[in-house]
Amino acid sequence: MDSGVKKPGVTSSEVARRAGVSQSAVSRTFTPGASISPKTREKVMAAAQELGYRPNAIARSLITNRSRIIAVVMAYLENLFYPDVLEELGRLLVKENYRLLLFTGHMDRDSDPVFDQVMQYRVDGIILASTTLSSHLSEECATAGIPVVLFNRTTERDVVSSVTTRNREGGRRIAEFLLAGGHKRFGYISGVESSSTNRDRFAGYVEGLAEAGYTDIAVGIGNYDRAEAEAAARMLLSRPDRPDALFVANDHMAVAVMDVARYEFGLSIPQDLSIVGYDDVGPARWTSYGITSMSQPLKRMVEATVNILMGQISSGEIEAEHRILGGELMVRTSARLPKTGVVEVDGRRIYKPGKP
Amino acid sequence: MDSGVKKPGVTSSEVARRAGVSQSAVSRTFTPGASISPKTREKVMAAAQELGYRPNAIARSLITNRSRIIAVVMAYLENLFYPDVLEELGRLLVKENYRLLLFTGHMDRDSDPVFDQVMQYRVDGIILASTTLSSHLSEECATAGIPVVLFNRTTERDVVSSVTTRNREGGRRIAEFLLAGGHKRFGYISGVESSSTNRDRFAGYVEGLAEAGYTDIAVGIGNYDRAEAEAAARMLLSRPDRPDALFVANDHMAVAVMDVARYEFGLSIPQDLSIVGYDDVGPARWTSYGITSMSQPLKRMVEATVNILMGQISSGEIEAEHRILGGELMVRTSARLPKTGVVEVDGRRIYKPGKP
DNA sequence: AGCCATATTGCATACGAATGCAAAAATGCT
DNA sequence: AGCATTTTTGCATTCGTATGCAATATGGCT
Repeated sequence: MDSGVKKPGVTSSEVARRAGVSQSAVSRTFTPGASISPKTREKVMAAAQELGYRPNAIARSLITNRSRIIAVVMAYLENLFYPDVLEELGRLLVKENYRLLLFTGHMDRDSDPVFDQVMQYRVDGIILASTTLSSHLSEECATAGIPVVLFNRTTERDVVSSVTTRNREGGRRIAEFLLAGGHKRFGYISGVESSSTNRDRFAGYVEGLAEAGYTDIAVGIGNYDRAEAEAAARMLLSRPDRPDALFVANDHMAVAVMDVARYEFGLSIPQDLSIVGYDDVGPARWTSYGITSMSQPLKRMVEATVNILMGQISSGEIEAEHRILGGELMVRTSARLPKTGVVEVDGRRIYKPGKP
Repeated sequence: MDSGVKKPGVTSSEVARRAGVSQSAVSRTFTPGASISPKTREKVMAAAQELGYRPNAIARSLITNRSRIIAVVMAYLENLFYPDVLEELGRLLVKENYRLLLFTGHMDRDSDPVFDQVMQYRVDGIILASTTLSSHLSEECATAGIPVVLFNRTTERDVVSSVTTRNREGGRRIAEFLLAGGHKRFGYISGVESSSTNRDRFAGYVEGLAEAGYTDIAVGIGNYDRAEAEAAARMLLSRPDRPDALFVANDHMAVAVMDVARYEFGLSIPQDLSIVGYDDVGPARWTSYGITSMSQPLKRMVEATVNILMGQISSGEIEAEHRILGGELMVRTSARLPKTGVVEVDGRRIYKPGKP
């Protein structure tokens, strides 16, 4: 039982005095693996308990040169994929005894404010989970010797670590799926055009369709934004040669597109129009939408991210590392089914071409 | 233009040496309002630029006894309301030159780990945005002299500040709305039963219905969780005297309930069943759902929260303060309309009884 | 008991920036 | 110019903890 008042200003010296030992002894008591006898440790613990002492992480950071803080930069949380990531990150980082300093908001131009903060707090690592961030920031940090991991994103010059999924393969898989479903007129609603994720998904899609002889793809720009995706959908669906298959660059937009198709254009899904998304995020699974979507293995992605970071922090070696994971095409009700290739695994329907 | 490499270990003394001044001068240059001549400031700035110096926030915190960090505790981010809050919090805190340390995950029992972290990092304030947190934590912090604000939640003993909305009135308003819509059999799907938010919303609902003579309310327990809400919905909708009006304690659950009603029970909404939610969160506005929902003024709530915190931090006075804001019943398509009372304001439909 | 190896302990210092105080410089005024 | 006043500067100390080093205590072994 801890008694007494918990004044915030209890210091190790006070505890030391109370326990009749030196300040060093107190420090060692709270430093795992330090040389301290069980007897003194106990005395110290007792005194600490009585006074409500907790080591001051700030002071500790100052001398160890380790803040045990990881900065997480996430431009927007509207897309549920990112809150999910955040939650999982929190879980794993806590397990590693790290804290999570969150930066949100669109830091469009040069992301200097964030960079400043990051530098000022001497964070031990940075996770950039945002498709829209300037690649400037990441390189600056890398230069400054701070481990950085790009989450769900890469840069051309691979000087900084990243965790991604096989977006290109994903786009291609979607193309195959839609082709197998007998679709004829293909459309695409993009994310932010310059983002690596968007480029790769689109490239795979184009590739896959091209191999089947389809080279004319109707493209709308969604910028990962609901409203823009809706506008793009309106544009695409108003065309005389309206697509009968639409790949939307992520589920966040796909949901919005689906509402437009159904309620503004009166289309039946998937009879009149098939929609495929990406991420396999919460709302995609909701019955009203049931979006067929390429999944991204969120937990494994987060795990890899934390893993890379911890490795770089403990080794001091900042060598760019790239983890590329795979996903599955989760088959639901938003797209016509191909005759073969849809299999059931653990109660989930997945598209695995070649396995009838 | 900043040149050169940005080594993380640039200290004020190094800058001082380079600029040919004392370390104090450097410190003063970066301390707003400190006594420093324009000339030296310039010299210092130049040197700082060259070396890529940024003041070490950790060291600064140690001596100023201010970390400029606010801890935000949020149990779960699955409900989009909270990511939205988080984003807005990030925005405002940055504006006040504060950082946001995020704690997520269910810290069910005694929330000691969080408390420990919070204390160790000497955060300047804490925002508890989570209906399910033990009230223990908040009081411990208050005792320790750290400003705490409960967000969207209160405790019985009002020793700690809070920002909430008039949940009771909200519940009552919903009752009135449903009554005016001619409903006869009322149901409720609760949040976490012990949460103040849930209790108040339910109390208002019960009150409103009771005044019209309806005292028999079918109640299911949702615990703010999708799966549990679905189960509760199944239970309620299977009853022989199936409700024709359902108030679900928040939109996050209401969306799930709606899918169950429509796709598992084949009910038409709102013809067979009216559903009203709470929060007016993103998905509630999506066309597929169009949930009629009591809004919570998120921005103003966050503003009030930050405001209280800043006040307490700068004054040093930790006096519990309670801000209670109001919301509106946003009328959409998930519930039958009453004959009168629905008005249009700024393109939004709102229920304002008495204004036909 | 006596000796050596090992485990604990305390001392003193360092981390990087802020600040009270007194010295030095700049300014104003006659 | 000479003096008083104000501004600027540097010195030295402080914040709370970690840690190398030397001193001391403990334990094992013969």
